Amino acid sequence: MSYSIGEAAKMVGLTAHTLRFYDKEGLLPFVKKTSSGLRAFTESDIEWLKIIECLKGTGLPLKQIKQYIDWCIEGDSTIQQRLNMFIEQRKHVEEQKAKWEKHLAKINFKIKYYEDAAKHGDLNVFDRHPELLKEKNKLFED
Amino acid sequence: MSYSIGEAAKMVGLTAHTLRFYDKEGLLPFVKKTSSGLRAFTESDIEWLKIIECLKGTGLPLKQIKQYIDWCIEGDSTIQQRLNMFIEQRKHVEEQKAKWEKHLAKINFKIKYYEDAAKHGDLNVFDRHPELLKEKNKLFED
DNA sequence: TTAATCTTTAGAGTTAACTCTAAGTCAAGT
DNA sequence: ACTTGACTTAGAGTTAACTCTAAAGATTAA
Repeated sequence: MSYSIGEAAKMVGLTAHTLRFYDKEGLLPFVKKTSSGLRAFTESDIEWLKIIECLKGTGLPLKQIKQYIDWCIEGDSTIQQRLNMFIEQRKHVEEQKAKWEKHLAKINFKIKYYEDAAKHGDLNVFDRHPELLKEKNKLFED
Repeated sequence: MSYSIGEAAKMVGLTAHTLRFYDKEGLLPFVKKTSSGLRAFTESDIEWLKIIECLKGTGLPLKQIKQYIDWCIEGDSTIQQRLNMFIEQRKHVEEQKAKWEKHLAKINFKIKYYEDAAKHGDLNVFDRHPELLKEKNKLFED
């Protein structure tokens, strides 16, 4: 059993246009075509798409995803490069997580600030709660 | 005391080009100029830049950041909109965090997989550790 | 069998966010 | 005063990742 490009697109949350674009960019060398020229996505192809989505979702550019796929095609001799790539990407994800945590703290502060402002209808929040000024400086100091 | 565009850029980790671009896009209406036309960034301006960086860093497009800045200029009547924006952005960050957590699990699986492959010099990982197949299917099932 | 709905290609167009260039002005050090 | 480096503007160019179009062929349901 296999899926048309539209079905595959729906399954991974992309458009058919995007899948064709990925194909053109060399990201889908594994996808075969029927005798009449239509792309036929297998279950295994869907898995490839999910890995692509995972890497893209963590910010890896399509060019580097293609590099990974080329390594996969090349075979056993590229195992170490692929391992290195995933280790680097894990590091990148950990760093991003830390950055998002800091941003979240700032956003939460702003919410607290504007909740008080909304309650009183004005922006004199630091007059009402002077201790928030210290908190703000701590959050935005770096 | 105030900072030149180059100093300000260094302080927030951007280039002077980027700050001028932001200015052109209307993101820095608060930055004043000296009598001879040079931008002079105050401490308060640096704080604005940090808020912009925070919002940009969590994926808010520059257009919406400008919208926020326009609301700030407009005054007390926009407090509720600003609060709503930060609440939405917090939701977005929480969602992203969850997504990254899932991606990280997949990346960690790949690392385990390629570590075994590297150790043995081939990709017959599931022959050596059949239980990993179940784990993989669980991670990539959705 | 015929209409509606896919899918195909090549290639053009779009969007966001920079990034750079040129030609000139300003500021700081010697 | 002079040189060096940073600053100014307007505007052009770049990059990544789509996004769409047109014209033609394939598939499906009635």
